[in-house]
Amino acid sequence: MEVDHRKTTQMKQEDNGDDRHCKQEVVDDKEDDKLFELTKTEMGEVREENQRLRLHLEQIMKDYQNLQKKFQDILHQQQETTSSTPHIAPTNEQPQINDESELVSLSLGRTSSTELVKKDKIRSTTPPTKNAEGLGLGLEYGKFELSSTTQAESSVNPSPENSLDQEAKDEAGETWTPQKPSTPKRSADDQDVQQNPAKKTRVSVRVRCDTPTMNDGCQWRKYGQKIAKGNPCPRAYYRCTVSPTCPVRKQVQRCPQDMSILITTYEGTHNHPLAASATAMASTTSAAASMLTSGSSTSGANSNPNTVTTSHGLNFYLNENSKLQPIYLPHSSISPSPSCPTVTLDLTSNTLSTSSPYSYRSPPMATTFPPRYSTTNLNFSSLESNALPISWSNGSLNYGKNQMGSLNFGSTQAQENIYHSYMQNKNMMATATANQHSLQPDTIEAATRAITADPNFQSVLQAALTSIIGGSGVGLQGGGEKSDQNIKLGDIFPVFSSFPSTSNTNKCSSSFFNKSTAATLSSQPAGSNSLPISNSRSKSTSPENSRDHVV
DNA sequence: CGCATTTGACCCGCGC
DNA sequence: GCGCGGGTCAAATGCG
Repeated sequence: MEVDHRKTTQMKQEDNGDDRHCKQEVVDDKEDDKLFELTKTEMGEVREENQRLRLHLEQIMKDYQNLQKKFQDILHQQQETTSSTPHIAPTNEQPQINDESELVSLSLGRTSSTELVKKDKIRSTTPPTKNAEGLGLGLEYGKFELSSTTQAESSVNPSPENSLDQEAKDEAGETWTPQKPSTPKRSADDQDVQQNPAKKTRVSVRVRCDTPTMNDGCQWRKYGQKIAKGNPCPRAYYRCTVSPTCPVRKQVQRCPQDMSILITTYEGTHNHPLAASATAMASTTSAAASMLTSGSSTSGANSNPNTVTTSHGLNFYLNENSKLQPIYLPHSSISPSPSCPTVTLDLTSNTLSTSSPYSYRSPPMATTFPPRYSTTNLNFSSLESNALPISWSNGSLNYGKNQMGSLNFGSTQAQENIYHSYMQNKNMMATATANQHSLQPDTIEAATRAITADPNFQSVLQAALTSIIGGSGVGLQGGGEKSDQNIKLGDIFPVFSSFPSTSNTNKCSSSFFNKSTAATLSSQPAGSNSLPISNSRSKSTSPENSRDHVV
């Protein structure tokens, strides 16, 4: 600008004798002056902004240090108070959470000094050790693995391999991608093989959606379309285009019974950072996949080979996609590969207690065919019926009466994910007690314990937290401070807002998420909520359903 | 013109 | 071995 200015002046001097030139130059000079002033002003504004940002950063760093201090204090206190508690579960087993004295603590195992991290403990099972952090729930960011049982175990097991030390080595720290802690990062294909040597776990999401595709925040490119047998609606194949090497694929298909329902099946694990919006869905689905593969073991005592019993006696049924289990169930529209374990997140608004025509309903189990792979439904339907045990509106997550601290989420995304986690477990409980209409207080408490102790829930919770830290970079702010970030629901689950993707410029709505936004929840102890829960018998909620299950 | 989508061909696994 | 069906590829096409 200054150069131009001088140039103009120089030219002005040179053309001194020429009147026309002179007039023209005067005009140019004035314009240049204006531009110069404008730029000057802009520079000043930028400087101010810069200073503001700097101050903000300093504030964040201060907060972070304070949090770290607090966390250390809590750790210290817990070490003193629980020093007599027996040591943690062996690393290769699911955490055994047996009685109500057991506590769940959350270790958001991110050690980066530049990230705002809150490692907080709500309740602690064991004295916090350096590696294990005394967790039943190892929320190590970047450790979450989608589809293998070993992953699932590791995700809830604070084995030394999963510890912070290992995490520090994990280069995936900037992605939500589940990485096997013990293995270095591989190529996408290798990773898939590594994750599940047999088959990949799939997560199917059922959402009421009028648009061709569901907005999950990720970028997809359509690479194929087929008319699948038994379904007049074509199935579209998409692959993730955020990273050229990303192995994640999804299939989108309409439910033939109800065209308003869109069934999206995700397969694979992103190997790149995700936007916050995409992280939420990715984490939710991966958590669902984790629920399928983790924490549950086929009950040997159960006469039903399809019954799976969790570590605390919760039963749910698996729907094997075997030969004897037709892929095209009466109410299924998308046909998971027969050999792929599939978990279904039912986000349709139908109530759970009634026989939702959109939930997979399987014929009565008459087969003795051992379930090779399962299809598990996670039904989010009837969430309006019960109060939530965790505070959702104000962001503090309180577990039980003996909580050691509260986990304060400054991020709505966190709330959403935890909410999903809760809903998954809630519905699992609800399913387990389909015929139980009156609730005993001790039952509620037991159920609450079961929820919080459930490794599945923990893994889901882990995924949720992973998404907070990994995806958006939104830290957990302590001390009740609110994050500056005002994340709208649509930002978190763009499924329900406009879609930024190039290929999926569609909108989608779900009553489920509308309800979830509307849910204003008071902070109450887990034991005080009214969940239709029993921790013992498992019965289907639907009179007509039997084999398949809504978790 | 570049990119995304479409669509027929092809590959592969599985069952008979 | 053959056929079927799911999944993927890649050339053709469409669109901004």
